[in-house]
Amino acid sequence: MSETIVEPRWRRIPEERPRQILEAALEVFAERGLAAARLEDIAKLAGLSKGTIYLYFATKEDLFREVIRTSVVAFIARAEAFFEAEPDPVHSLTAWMEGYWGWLRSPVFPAMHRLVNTELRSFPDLASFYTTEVIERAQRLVREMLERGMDAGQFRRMDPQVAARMLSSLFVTHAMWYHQRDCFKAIKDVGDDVLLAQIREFFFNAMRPEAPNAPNSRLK
Amino acid sequence: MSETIVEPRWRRIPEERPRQILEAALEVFAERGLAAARLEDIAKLAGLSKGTIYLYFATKEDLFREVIRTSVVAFIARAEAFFEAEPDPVHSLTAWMEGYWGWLRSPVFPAMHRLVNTELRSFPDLASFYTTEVIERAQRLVREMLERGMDAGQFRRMDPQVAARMLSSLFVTHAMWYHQRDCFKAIKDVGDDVLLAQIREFFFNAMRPEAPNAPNSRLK
DNA sequence: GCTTTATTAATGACTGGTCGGTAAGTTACG
DNA sequence: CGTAACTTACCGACCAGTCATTAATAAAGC
Repeated sequence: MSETIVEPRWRRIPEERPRQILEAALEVFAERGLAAARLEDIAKLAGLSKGTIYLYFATKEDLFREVIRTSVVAFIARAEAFFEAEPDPVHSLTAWMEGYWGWLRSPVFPAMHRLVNTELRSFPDLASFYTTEVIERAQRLVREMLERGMDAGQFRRMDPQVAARMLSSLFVTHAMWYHQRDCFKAIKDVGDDVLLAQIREFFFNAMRPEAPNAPNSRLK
Repeated sequence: MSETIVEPRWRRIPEERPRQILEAALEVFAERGLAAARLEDIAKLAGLSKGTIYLYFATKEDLFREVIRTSVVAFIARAEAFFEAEPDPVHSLTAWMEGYWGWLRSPVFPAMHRLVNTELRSFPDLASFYTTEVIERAQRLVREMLERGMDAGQFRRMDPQVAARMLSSLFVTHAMWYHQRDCFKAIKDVGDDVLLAQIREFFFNAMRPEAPNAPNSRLK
């Protein structure tokens, strides 16, 4: 956990407060999840008292919602950029992977992931926000890139929906392993850029076109 | 949540109690995670009162540990069987996948997965038990099957460790999506056997040997 | 300038509800 | 009765959320 920055107490710049609180909250939520995070810890990390948080956010859930929302919005914006950047599917997909991987490695993702895996049923509105605004949007993006690549013969033909799912699958798990690499020796010494490269190579290999004359003996 | 089976209250068969409690606990832990699970809910589901649980398990953590341990032991045992069953790598790997997928779809897995993702730091001993006894053991198994397949020319050459990781990655994420399919429309209508087939096909495609004369233009 | 009053930012002691854990009590059976 | 199996009522710790109070500053009056 990073150190509190204690500034003089009467700063007269309350406009900064929400951002400071959100930053601290992200760190604590990322570390402990929603239920286990204590408001007092967030306050301490932001150099404030618990009561102050309630001047800016109505409830703990509200704070959490806002943390996630701001972070995800940032990601979506970045994603849209990649979409329009490159016409070549392989290049745009590579760029997408890099951006995605960057986001996954930020502390927002574990928080988000925990939410999705454990605390979704307590936040139905956030859940649907997440599925439509993040998952489906991202999946559609990837799917379209893959489809273009298939049309161009750069990828083998398969259900692009499924391929997109496989891609996310690889990234999501590896990101979680990355975030817990002190517990998983298997990942510990592998650099994060190496991990990305491994995923990329593996995925492109899975998508490489069938050689026209190769025997596909094994696959029933 | 499944319905309580209320039997006559004085059964005089206390030997059954631990198993009943463990069963109920698994269900509740799987649904809510460790921290959010209430002993009283477990008790009610087992048709008992909270106090009774403490006649058989010292603490909540203890109960959780035992739930995980018994379930994992069952899985390990099954895994060992697959290992020795088949000499042909593709077949044994297929069998392994089927067994793995079966376990992943059981309610133990989400509980385990949540533990690993969110509550590990509270259970250092369970964490190390899990990494050495489950992850590493399973990874070694898969790695060996893959190595044999590479030697036989059935798979392309690559770091088998990495390939094993990719395989787990695909399975783990898909399993979690499967368990939450009511939230994820993308998965909702896909049968679980279809999901397995998709993963299998994708993985085998990623591992298929390079065609000797195919141009590998795209991959720098 | 100096004092008084008003306003704003922030605090921390307190409340109320929840739940893990315990101990006294209850029921059935030999 | 005695004892095994289980229940019920309770305790205490914890923590989200509240609110009376304090500290800093600005504005007004002289």
